[in-house]
Amino acid sequence: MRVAATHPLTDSVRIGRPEAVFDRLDAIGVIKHLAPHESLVLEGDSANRFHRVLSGTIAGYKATSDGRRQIIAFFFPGDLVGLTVGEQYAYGAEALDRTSVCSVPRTRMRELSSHSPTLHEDLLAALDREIGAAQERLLWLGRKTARERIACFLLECAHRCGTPEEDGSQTVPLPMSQLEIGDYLGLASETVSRALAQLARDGAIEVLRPFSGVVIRDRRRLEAAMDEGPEPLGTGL
Amino acid sequence: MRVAATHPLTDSVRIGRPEAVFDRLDAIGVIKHLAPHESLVLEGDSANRFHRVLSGTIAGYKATSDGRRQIIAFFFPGDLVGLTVGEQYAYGAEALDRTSVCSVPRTRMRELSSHSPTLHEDLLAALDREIGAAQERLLWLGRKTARERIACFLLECAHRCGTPEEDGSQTVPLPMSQLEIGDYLGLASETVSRALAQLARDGAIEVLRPFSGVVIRDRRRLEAAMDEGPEPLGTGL
DNA sequence: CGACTGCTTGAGTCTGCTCAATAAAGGTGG
DNA sequence: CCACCTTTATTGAGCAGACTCAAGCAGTCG
Repeated sequence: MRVAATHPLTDSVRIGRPEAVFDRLDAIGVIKHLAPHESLVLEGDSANRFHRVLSGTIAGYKATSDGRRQIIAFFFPGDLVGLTVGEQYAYGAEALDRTSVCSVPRTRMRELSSHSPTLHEDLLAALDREIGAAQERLLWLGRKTARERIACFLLECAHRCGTPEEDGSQTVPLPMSQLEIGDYLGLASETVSRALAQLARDGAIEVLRPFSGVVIRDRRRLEAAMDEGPEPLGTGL
Repeated sequence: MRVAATHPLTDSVRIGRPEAVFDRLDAIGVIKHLAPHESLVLEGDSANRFHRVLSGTIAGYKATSDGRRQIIAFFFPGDLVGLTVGEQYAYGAEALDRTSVCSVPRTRMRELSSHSPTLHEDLLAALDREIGAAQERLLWLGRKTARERIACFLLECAHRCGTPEEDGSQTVPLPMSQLEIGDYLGLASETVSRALAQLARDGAIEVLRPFSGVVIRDRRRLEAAMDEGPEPLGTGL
């Protein structure tokens, strides 16, 4: 089914993602609807299909044997979930809210891309961006403080899903819970709550109540918080 | 000075890496020799060439403005450094020891791969493995303790560069310093030292003196340490 | 042989985690 | 529409894993 130029799909164009070509895929896949926390694929399943998000949000995650969880990526409308060359999914994926995806057989994709150089190029570009995103986040998780991670995260979300800026403020909807943000950033949910509160106290953001996103009030200050390092440990004295 | 393996390039075959085909690239590139800590490319440089490691070791890294550093990947003989579709390198790369690489222009690669489906496939596979490795490491950095990270790291190195096993022991040469291991795992070098000492005390490994690698003495125990979670906090009482 | 770099080990501190209690929302069914 | 239950967020107190700082000790190289 060709989904018309409603909101979500045009995002990939609006943001300037290279893979607008993927819109074609919507025609050859089947639509699936997912309830909140319903799982789409499991880590280790044989990777027969991949999915393009039409609306809602998907989280890709890995877990340790004792239940600790690390969210690898959030997928928003237009994103491809489960791209892989390997035989198995490298991570599980589940919906965060009511979500619909377009499910495409891998064989079909292979076929298509071998006939279309542009599709092939865009596929490479999508993989490349997935690498870049993961590697960027290695820096966050390995070397940044909780406050810095939150600041980076908010600006990333603003870039991907934020509303246009108005008089210096930008609204950033966050469809995931603070626990999930924690699982994305390698933090406890309490730490996420505290860091958000601190950034709000500093005037960088405003947290929407009930929690559903933030408004960036002072982008300059938020950007400064991305990279400020550990506590200056007393400015004077 | 740390010495490279005798026939490094056959490693890619021995380990069963899919990209043995890349061996061809060696014919069309120029050889570069690098001294320890000499840099190969800088983050942000325009990505005109990529490099295949012939001997030695390369570290790919990102850094924050205030000097904290995160090593994104170690590249051993046979690995490709600086694969990207983008215009700029996503990370800097420098040699850890005396290293030689084969430097290939990206345009040349593009050309070749458009004529050779197998090369193209292998390129995709290489990108896929780079994604997989980065995502696996997100779990390490986000959710694992220092001890677990070290255990995971040692087993990864054993898999990629270890000598064959002999009567239950496997020697794993480590061409990087403990500071660099720390920068790879998001730890301070002191923490690396302590975690290695602890694993040695537990009988899982033996640390080679002067530091140049480890011998895995009890693989079972080391594997257990990959996933044991935070301290059991008193087994009894 | 001396200077340097890298590793080890100890002491003290701090960031972020755990545990816990409270509050606020959302969903459900009567 | 309201009581009830569940889930999620907030906030505090205490703890601990990992960091920082610092001293001491090899090895290595010039």
